Amino acid sequence: MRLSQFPLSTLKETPADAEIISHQLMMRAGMLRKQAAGLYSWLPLGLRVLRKVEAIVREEMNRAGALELLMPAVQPAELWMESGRWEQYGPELLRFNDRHQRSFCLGPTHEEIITDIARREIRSYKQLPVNYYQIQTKFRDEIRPRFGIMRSREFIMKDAYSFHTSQASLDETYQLMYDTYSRIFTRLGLEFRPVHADSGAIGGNVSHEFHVLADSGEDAIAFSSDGEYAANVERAEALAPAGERPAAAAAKSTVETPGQHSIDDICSFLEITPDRCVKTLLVAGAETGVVALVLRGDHELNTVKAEKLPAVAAPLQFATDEQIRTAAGCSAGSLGPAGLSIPVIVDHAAAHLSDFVCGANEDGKHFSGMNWERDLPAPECADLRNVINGDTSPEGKGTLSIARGIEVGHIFQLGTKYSEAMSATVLDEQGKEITMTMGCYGIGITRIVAAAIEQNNDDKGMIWPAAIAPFQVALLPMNMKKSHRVQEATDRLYEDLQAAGMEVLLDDRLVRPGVMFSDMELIGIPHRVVVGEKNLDQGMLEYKARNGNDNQDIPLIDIIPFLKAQLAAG
RNA sequence: CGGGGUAUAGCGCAGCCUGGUAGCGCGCCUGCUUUGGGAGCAGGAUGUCGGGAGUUCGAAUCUCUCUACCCCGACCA
Repeated sequence: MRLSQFPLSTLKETPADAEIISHQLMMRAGMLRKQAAGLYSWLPLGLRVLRKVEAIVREEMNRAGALELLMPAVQPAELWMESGRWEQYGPELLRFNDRHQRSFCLGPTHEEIITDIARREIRSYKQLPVNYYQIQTKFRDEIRPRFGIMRSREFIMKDAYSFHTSQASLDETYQLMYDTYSRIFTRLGLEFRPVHADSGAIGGNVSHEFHVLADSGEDAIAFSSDGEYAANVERAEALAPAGERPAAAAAKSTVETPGQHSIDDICSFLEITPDRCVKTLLVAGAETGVVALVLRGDHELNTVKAEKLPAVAAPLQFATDEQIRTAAGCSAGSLGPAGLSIPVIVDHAAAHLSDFVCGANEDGKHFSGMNWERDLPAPECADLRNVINGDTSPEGKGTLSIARGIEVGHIFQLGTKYSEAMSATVLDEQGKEITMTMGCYGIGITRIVAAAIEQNNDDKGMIWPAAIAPFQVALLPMNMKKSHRVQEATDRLYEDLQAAGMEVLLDDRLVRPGVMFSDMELIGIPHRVVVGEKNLDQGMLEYKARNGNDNQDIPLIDIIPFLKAQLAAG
């Protein structure tokens, strides 16, 4: 591609509303333009990257024997009513009526449609297993779209759905998809980790997420030091502390704590550390009333775990100030587990404390020297908290550390959640009708582009992994206007490199060299060849890798094999 | 959903307090010079100052209202 024929429009200044590096760089490089909140146009430069990501995903899905199809983005409400999700799905599902007042939604995911297709197309066990996929635009009306295409409302997803006659068959495809995803993210040149995940609203049991590791990631992931265990913090199990609870040593006493509300307040006021306190959170109960959840002061409530408790309402709802006053007779800042007439559920770590500090359920007062089974009833325990750095790994060996990740893939075993609700059955070997078992497998195509930039950039701009760079080689002639020799050499090189199968971007814009250098660095072309008069005199070209530091002089006659070797090395 | 903020040229911003009819940098166009790290000089184009209503002789500026966008929060306990 000649840059004079390509609409590159770079910005020196960062648009004010771009917060994370990938969004800033994509805007500055002219890959994206915002149309409205969470809606973006992909300009030609950005689209080249997006298409490469798509192509790799498609290739690997095909290799795994999955079959591509294409489903409508607009979906009839009837199917969603059948699965029950018309009611369950919140305002993220964008609903609307057509001119005949029939209800539709914009598809945030396609379980309903694919299940409808499967139940009509698949009659016999002989047609199974099968794995359908599509690469298609999804819409989720996010409360707060942000970070550019990292969390946009409209985005492109590869979604696959498999159908089986047995759990064993599902296990096999699930494992195949797990391996395929690992191949895909490896080919994309991303540093990633598969982690155990919560299956959330989609449903099902077994589930893994694939995360690209980046500090800007919205998810927290727990890894064990022995390298075996990795899970989203949402679902990473926090083990109960080992051994017996230490014996009570201190006497219970009431301390005046006027104006001290938070754990931090209390700790600096009483000169103790947060792990010597418990905090008590009131949340809505499953049926009525409120439930108290008790955690150590330095721990955070894990809402996913809490929602799964039978006594607790899902989705989790914190008690209002009035509910707190009714249940405990004080404000939130003085809550404690003592003397409550509501269910009290205690995290393992909090239940293991002795001589701790807690709220006295009386404004401005706390208790110190508290002990379970002496000053309080024996605790009803559960795993309520997020794991933290240094926790023992759930497998019992090694400790956990926490990293940030960007979720780019998610695989689920759905079981029969949708096939049962929508009567998707086949006849088995005995001619008996059985409900198909399903799996589903998603990859955020657009998000991958952002994630790749988050992971690969420097102060000059993006540094594309070889597999998804918009162009492979940037060809920069110095002072081409003045020098016929530079122009001729460049033109010939441009033809030769293309004939050798390389994607070359020739900067024939007649701009000053500094502009070329900064633009090519900003858009992250992996390999750069500079054609200059002085070097030509020696029969040389100058080469520099985007991710390297040094210029290298390469003989003109060797440049094609040299570049081929560089490309092959990735 | 709650709180805060912003809206002025394609982009980044000033002007608003104290009302007098809009400016800076980048970008864009023309010409000349320059050409190995975002050039210089000269000339030029581009604005319903987010929409509506009001106050006023006069509104980007003051008041009300609507809309859009951004940020923060949704764990004081």
